[in-house]
Amino acid sequence: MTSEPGLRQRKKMRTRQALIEGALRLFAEKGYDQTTVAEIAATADIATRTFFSYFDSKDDIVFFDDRSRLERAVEIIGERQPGEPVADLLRRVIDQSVFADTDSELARKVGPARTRLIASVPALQARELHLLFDIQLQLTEALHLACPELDLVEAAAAVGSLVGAIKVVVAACQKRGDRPEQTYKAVQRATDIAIDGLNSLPRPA
Amino acid sequence: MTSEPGLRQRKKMRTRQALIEGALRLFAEKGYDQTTVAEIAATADIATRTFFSYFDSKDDIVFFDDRSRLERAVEIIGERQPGEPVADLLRRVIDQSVFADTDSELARKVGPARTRLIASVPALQARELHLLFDIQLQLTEALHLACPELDLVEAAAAVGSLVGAIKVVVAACQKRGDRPEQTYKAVQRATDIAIDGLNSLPRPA
DNA sequence: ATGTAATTTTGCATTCATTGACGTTTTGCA
DNA sequence: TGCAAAACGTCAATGAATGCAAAATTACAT
Repeated sequence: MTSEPGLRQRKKMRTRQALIEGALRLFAEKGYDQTTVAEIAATADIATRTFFSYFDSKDDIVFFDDRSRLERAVEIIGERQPGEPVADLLRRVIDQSVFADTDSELARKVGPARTRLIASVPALQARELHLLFDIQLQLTEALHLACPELDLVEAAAAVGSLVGAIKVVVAACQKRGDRPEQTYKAVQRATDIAIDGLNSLPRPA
Repeated sequence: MTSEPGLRQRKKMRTRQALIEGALRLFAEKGYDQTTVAEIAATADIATRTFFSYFDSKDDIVFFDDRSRLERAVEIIGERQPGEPVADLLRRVIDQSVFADTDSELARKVGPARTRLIASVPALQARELHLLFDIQLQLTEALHLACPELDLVEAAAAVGSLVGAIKVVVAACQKRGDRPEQTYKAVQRATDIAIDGLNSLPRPA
């Protein structure tokens, strides 16, 4: 069942790739809202209707590699060493799946541009948050499985608090105009705060 | 400047109210996707076009009281007693703004139905997450102002970790089919975990 | 009460994402 | 080679959202 891709699959793959590249190029050139699905389809020489058999919606194309990132994260959680503290495990998940360079060269190529794009288009922000939310639920399940000492609520709280802290911190940094360097440090700090708890924050003078 | 509302304002208020009630009734009766903006507008006797001068989009109408909830939260943060621990302050914010019954009887009336509705319509989930995200950024600013001992990153991490933990826990509970009672307890637990940190979780056997 | 300015409401046309139905072409495989 | 499934494309329709200019309503000063 898992032999070679076959001509059909390969062709599909190539078309998909072409759509992603074409779309991201157009978004960069003319902006997301100014780019129509018809134009994107044209870059891969397929009919507008056919676009929707490759992606469920126009915004989905921006998050083409989400699935693979999630899979890697779940994999890492699954490989947990018995006895490894949850905090350590999740730290690894964060930098090996969320912040690591992805598998595809494609993802690396579009990385920064995509980040800017998402930040500037409300519809994409909403889509991203929705996907991220779903991902968190799946991570919760994976964590619950990998850590029998955690009940479902504890696993959910762990994932939510860590991811939530990071996401809001990153947004705050972007809003303030931080450089990637600074933002990265802020993520480290956010991680520590989630792990050590709000009580670890500085006390009032 | 802040005298009586005036006929114009009152009328607008009433129309808005009618739109909200009509929309939620229709959503409950026929489902969100099966209800058109034209139908909603009809329940308040206004033209379809006019709907969009009351709400920016069809989904916005479901979150009509978001703004007031946020304002209350910011207010609570602003009234922080100097020296009050951040954790205590945020605990109050959670149960006095997020989980307290809202001002409007309307909000109370539609409460549970709305929750079910949002959970069942992806577009609404995405919108809610987006709004919540924006709210978190504003809470971050408010917290940063009210707590001079926290830098912006710390404030963001505090808000993100607490809200993130709660949101994911609530979703996990709903997915599992918990009763409101159980879910409420889970929220308490989530809050504690965010405050005490992931290290406070049970250690492996 | 009346006229004028400001605000709202509306009808109309348009763009565009998304979907369903259905016929046509390709590709995989016996 | 020839059939069945998978993909693709055409056509048509729905419905959200927006811009625009005319019509209606309200506020306010005289």
